[in-house]
Amino acid sequence: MLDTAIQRLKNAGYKLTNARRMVLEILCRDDAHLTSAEVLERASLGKDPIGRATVFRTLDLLTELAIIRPTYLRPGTPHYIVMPENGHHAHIICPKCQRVIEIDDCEIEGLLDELVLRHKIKISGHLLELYGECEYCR
Amino acid sequence: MLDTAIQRLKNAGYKLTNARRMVLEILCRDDAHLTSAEVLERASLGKDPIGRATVFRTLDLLTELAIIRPTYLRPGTPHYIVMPENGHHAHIICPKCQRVIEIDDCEIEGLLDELVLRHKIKISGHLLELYGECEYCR
DNA sequence: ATAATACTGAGAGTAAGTATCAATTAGGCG
DNA sequence: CGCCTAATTGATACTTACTCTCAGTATTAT
Repeated sequence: MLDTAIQRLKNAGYKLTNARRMVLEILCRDDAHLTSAEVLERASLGKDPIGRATVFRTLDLLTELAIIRPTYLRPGTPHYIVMPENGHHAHIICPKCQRVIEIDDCEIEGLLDELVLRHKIKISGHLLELYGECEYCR
Repeated sequence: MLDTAIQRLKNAGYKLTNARRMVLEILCRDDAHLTSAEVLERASLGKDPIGRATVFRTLDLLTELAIIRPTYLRPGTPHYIVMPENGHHAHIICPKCQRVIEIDDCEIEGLLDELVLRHKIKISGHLLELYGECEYCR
């Protein structure tokens, strides 16, 4: 996952700097949904901590490259997820408590009925965000 | 759309106040993706403007009730979309320029191949967010 | 190894979101 | 209809999130 992300960054023509590697490592580490503040906190721990502005810049760059994706879990600040190489990520968010349930074996087709049974959850809605460079950007 | 949203608010046991109606009207008006700042701005125009804190509170409440859904179209602050009664909303976000293309006739199954043709876009990924009250919240 | 240039860090500045609490209002009920 | 009560609001101050700038530094190509 990390290696792939680094490769995608390089392929897009960006330099692999210490700061960028560190942010990617942090985000890939536990496959968690971290906020910018949490990334910042972890990036300040070791030796060679990285600056505040750089963390935000890096998160924006990685988002633009679709390597990570911000998602809304609670008011305030976005949480970032690392998108795998195939670009698929699916999870259920409880709108009440913001719990996130990861769905590892996402098959878009015929998904919903099965989810109801597997996760004991009545699906009340979904947001399918599709990513792709639009006709004006290419 | 507006009437449905108001009904859902009431059904959940909340009062229909002037402020809540105004926020809903603003969000439903052009079916746009507005930020909190944009809602705030429009809510300050007419007579009987509503306060800053109330706008944020109302957006949070409507989110919790899954009547609206925040999504990150660009860095900074989320944009809010009104979720229709059936809870389905689909759009394509260009990660580069943040353009949003609405998909009105969303059919989850067999969707992706068709989209490539229709929107002249190579889909590089998607995020399927499913909403539903989880087993711990019910 | 060097050069060109992309990138970073520090710190100050701006904007976004939250907390508090007294004043107000929606809606049930007689 | 108009009172009553609890839910909701607005003003203000405050906290936290994010951005800007620019001199200095690190990365990559050669």
